[in-house]
Amino acid sequence: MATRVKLKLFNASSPDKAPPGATERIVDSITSAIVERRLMPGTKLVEQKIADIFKVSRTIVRQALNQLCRDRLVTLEPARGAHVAMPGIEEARQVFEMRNMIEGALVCELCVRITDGQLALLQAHLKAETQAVANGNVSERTRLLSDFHVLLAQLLGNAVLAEIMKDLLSRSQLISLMYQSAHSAEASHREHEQVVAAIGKRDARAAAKLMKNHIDSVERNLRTNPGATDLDQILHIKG
Amino acid sequence: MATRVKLKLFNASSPDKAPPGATERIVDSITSAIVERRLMPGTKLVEQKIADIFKVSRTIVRQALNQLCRDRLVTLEPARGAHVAMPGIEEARQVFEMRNMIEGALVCELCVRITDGQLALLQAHLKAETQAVANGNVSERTRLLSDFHVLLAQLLGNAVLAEIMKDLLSRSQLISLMYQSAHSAEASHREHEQVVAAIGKRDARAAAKLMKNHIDSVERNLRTNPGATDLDQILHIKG
DNA sequence: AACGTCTAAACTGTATACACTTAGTGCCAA
DNA sequence: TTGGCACTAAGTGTATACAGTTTAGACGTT
Repeated sequence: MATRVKLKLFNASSPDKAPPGATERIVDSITSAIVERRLMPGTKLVEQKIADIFKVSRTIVRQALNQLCRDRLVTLEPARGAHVAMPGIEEARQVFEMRNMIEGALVCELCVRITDGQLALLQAHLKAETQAVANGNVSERTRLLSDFHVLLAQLLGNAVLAEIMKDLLSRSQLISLMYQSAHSAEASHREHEQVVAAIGKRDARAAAKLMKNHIDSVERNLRTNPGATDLDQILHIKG
Repeated sequence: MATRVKLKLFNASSPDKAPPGATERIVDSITSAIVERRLMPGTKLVEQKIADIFKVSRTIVRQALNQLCRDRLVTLEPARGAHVAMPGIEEARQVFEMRNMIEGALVCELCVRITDGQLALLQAHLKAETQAVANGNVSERTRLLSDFHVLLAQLLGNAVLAEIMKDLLSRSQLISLMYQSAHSAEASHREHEQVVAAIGKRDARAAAKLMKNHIDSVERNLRTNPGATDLDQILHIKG
């Protein structure tokens, strides 16, 4: 009888996390690429190419693309493949309306429940934002401005909320880059500071209003002129 | 040269919907089964069995199970397979907190924007609820009481919101049946009527308060101890 | 009889094969 | 030249094969 050797299919890089992580690794990579504008809206995502890059089979890639489709970062047309999503204006409006509803309620709750330690976390984040804005570090700046909202959600200790926010935020970033946000990072940062100040004073009414103004101003600065620049980019990509 | 015959792999049952629908059909079937308590929490879902039932390959079933996992109706443990989810008490709390935040804001918005026609839709729904409660039609009643909240979301015309609500509602139903809700259908129905009445008067403050009370009372009436009856049922199904 | 070990069956995870669809290219006809 | 048709290359959709893991039961030991 042959001696049996344990071959260990799953790689051993990490003791308890790596095994099923191949799919998630791809999801994260593509998500980052989209959010960081390395993959432009409309770009076709060919399964075999991704499979080659990550050294896995198409099976895994398809799982990843399905997840991204559910996140609305990728559209999946039957027999025509996967493309980086191109959210329409109506969808953009709905995402921001949703954010208004959720984040309004969120800051109200926070005003009631936030601890001093958590406030310090927010202050620290604002400080990092200040740094990034001053340094002109664009990608870091963008990430921090987005993470601010996720951080607020996390402070409530509600994983369900945090996940929904993460979702809405990545969609917001995709929207912002499709419709060339004209909203300056400085303005966003200042508005964040105002929101935190209101939360610090436990002034729910003010915090909610400031947050609503913030989200509205981001949205208002989106599609003031959807015309030329976007079209250029789209044609440039397709050609 | 051989004449080429179109073999038509995709079944022809429906002109424009069936092709990619195999996966979704399975997702819907299992979702219904869970929500309608035919599949109890903890039940193992074996891929090959489901594949046989639906006459498809495991590939399709796995796609479906992945989607259900993202909906949190199913848990997917590496190498141990899929099981109907058993949301813990903490998760239940978070889902209801989330619903409070969203539905509170939702009814406020509705008070501002609802049209008379839409109000009529709500009235019609309430009438259907009354019927089902009177008739003691349990599964219909449960469905309608849940659909009420989805309907509210749909009235805002925001697909993003509607989808999130659908998600939270199916999770709520799973939670309700895990923790044997003691909240009577009659009470839920009455509370729905009160909410609609407040919305009809465009009284945002009252509507929000009533909705919060409604959701809180549903949550309060959950049994923190899942207990005997469920176990009986699970054993009965498995054996 | 209780416990641990060994073995076989059942099941999951990934890769690959194959059928079908779409898209692009060249060729022919008008 | 242009419009359309055949053909081919590329890509997606599903099924199946195979490798590895978990699980349950048989068997022998204490």
